[in-house]
Amino acid sequence: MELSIRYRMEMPPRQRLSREAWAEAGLRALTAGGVAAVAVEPLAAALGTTKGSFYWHFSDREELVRAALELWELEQTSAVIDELSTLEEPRERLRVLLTLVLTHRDGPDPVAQLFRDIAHPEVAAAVRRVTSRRIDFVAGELESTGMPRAEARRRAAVAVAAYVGWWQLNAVLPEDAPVGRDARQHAKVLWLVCEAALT
Amino acid sequence: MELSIRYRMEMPPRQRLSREAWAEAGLRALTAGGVAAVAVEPLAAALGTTKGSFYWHFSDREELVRAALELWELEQTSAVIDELSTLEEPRERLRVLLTLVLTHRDGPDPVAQLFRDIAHPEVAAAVRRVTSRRIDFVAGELESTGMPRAEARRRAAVAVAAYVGWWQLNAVLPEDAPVGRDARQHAKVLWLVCEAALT
DNA sequence: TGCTTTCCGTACGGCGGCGTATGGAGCTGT
DNA sequence: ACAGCTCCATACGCCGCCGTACGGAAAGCA
Repeated sequence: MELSIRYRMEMPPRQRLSREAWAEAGLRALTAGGVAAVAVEPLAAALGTTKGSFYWHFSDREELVRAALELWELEQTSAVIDELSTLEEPRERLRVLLTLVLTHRDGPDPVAQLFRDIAHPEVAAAVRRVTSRRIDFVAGELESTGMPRAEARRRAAVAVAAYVGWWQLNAVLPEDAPVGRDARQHAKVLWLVCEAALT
Repeated sequence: MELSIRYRMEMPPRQRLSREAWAEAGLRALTAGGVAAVAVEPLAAALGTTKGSFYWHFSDREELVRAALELWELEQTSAVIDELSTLEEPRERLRVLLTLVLTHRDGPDPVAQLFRDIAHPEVAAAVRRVTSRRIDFVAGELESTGMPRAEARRRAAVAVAAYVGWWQLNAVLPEDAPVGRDARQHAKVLWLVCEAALT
């Protein structure tokens, strides 16, 4: 057994990590670099610890991926709920929502980021749950404005698709697909999908 | 030097591979599994050869990725041109195009597949070129129908975003985001983005 | 102060992929 | 038939990551 480097270097004893700390680090890596970035050894180095810590809290790498996805789903749903809790009117709150999601954001939507690893079964299941709930919500709002059920669901799907694709475009052509303040006019276009009558 | 397994097994002498064969195999892997799937040794195994062949035609793995992307851009542009060569009227051919891209396809659009590796600089550049040309085309068609330049570009961006996102959704929720014959009604919704007047 | 439980550090073996070195096969021309 | 050129097979060394084994530090408790 070699001497501890930390001891020889007189480094302060770092604090011990919880399972949650690992899960949060995994989520950060997941949304930043995809499933491939959820790697034990690089994460350990980033956290200033070693694999020994990780394998105490988790059985294997897949368990960390699952924990990160669960964390993401929790934050994701609560974030959406918070965003909508201030709105009340059925029709106008949908319109505001469409504007909000494009203009009042700093980073890319994690869902759009996760589509890159859609081949991973756990990721696919999580994305499926969150995305279908979004479509359900938009379709429900449209129905409550008097739109027929089937048409409402189709429009909701297109609107969510446009939203997802918007972040993809933003990553590669931010001039054509801006987010934030510059996206106000684009949000109006997106609103057409929900509001305009079919000819 | 060991004896050649092929000789011992009396296998027929396989034919020699060209650089183009490698590039096509790379493109297939790229659109199927992303940049990570463009791996020399697995591809060599799939082609029934070894790395020796690869490194004769290419200097390294990155060169294969570039070759696959170039091949894709060539096929992609010619495919689009072929799709449009049968149409002539400025406004109606845009409408037909929007329907076409959702209904007359069997596999997912490679562009949507490539968005997963948008962090890769070569991929980003290729996707940027193809995507901006698509937006240019749609925006040009809209302008030729009398729509103001800025509004045309915004709508084109939203339409292309919806198209890109559609394939993402299709991968995870094919019920809500169908392609082929079942997408006719959805194509009409997409058409709203181009045609409807802003309120 | 010792003892136990909790947590982490380190070394190790393994695997898969990259790129290199080198020795050929197999065709081509003379 | 022989030389030369094109193309491929095999063996290596390397690196990054996974998961395990095991020992030891820290923290709580007696």
